[in-house]
Amino acid sequence: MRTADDRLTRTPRPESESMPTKARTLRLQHYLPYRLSVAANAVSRVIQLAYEERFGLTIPQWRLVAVLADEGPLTQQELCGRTIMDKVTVTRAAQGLLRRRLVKRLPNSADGRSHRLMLTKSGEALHAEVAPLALDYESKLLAGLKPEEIAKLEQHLRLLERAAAELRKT
Amino acid sequence: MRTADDRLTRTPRPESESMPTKARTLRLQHYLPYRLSVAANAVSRVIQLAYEERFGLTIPQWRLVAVLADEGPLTQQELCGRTIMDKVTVTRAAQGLLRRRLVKRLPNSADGRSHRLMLTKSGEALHAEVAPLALDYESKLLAGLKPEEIAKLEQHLRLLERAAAELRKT
DNA sequence: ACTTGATAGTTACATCTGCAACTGGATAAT
DNA sequence: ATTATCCAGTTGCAGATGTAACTATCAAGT
Repeated sequence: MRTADDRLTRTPRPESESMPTKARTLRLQHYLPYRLSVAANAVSRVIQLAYEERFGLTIPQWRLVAVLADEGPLTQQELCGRTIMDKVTVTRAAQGLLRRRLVKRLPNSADGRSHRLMLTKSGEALHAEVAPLALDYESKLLAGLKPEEIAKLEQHLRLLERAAAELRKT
Repeated sequence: MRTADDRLTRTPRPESESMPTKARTLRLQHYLPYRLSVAANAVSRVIQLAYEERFGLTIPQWRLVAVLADEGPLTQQELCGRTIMDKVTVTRAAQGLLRRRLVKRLPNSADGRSHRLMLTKSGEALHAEVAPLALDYESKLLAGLKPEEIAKLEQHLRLLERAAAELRKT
């Protein structure tokens, strides 16, 4: 902690939030990866609690349900691509959904290694229940933003994602 | 759900990205909590790999170092507040840093239950090495954004964080 | 046909994270 | 002073997640 005594001797911090990024000193509160992580964590937690207690769904499970409802039967491989989740995560989420008979497997005649996952009736029913709640959460989270700000935010998040993917190759 | 065969009969989706949130059908690709989580994950992963392999630091450890460098000695309790991490996470991160002698404990005469953590010389040296790298990562991530867009983004992330905290109470 | 290398999905293991219980010291009220 | 309650930090336990190894199938080249 900046103790009571050294507050006056500590070097001043001339930079403001709007200064160019380079040459800034590092302060966690304004460090983008930190802010991003904190915001994402807070949002995920809320949603996780809601899905978990009301529907017994984990977030990976919910993602599979959402994508399958939107796009129809897909292989796990395809689900990996759609949800940016590891194949292991997809396997486990799928197993949970299979146990609860929310999805079923369609044998894939084209490739004996894989199968396509498809929502069952009760899976569709669950989705019909969860989706409005999910949209409601989203609109509450975004309540303070104008539509064009929301669009910008989504765009910027995608940009960060791509930039991170680029950096990773380095 | 759409099967392979009914792709053509499926009802069209008139909504665009910029439509108001309400009345949208749910599509994961445009669902904000999803986009936020994916972006944050991608960014965290890159940074985690960098810190881990070059400095042997976990992200919680790095956060403590950053805050202590910025603010001086703090109790773990105070560090929890600054980093929005669980006290357990702080304890474990602090233990790692203590083992490596990157921080030391100052007994807290005011309260025998707690102590203040302070960077050692080598902790400061490490910080001096990591901080420029961290800022460099940040500016690469934000390369496509104008300063005012960056400021907006930070502001919107904070808004989401607050909204999530509000929702959680509900 | 057979070998080689790639790929879909699963399993095993090691790690991380968070909650909840616990310990020891602080604080307040009698 | 004594008791009760609260709080900082630690530890233990359970659930989630990622990496790597493994199995079964596919595809290509010989």
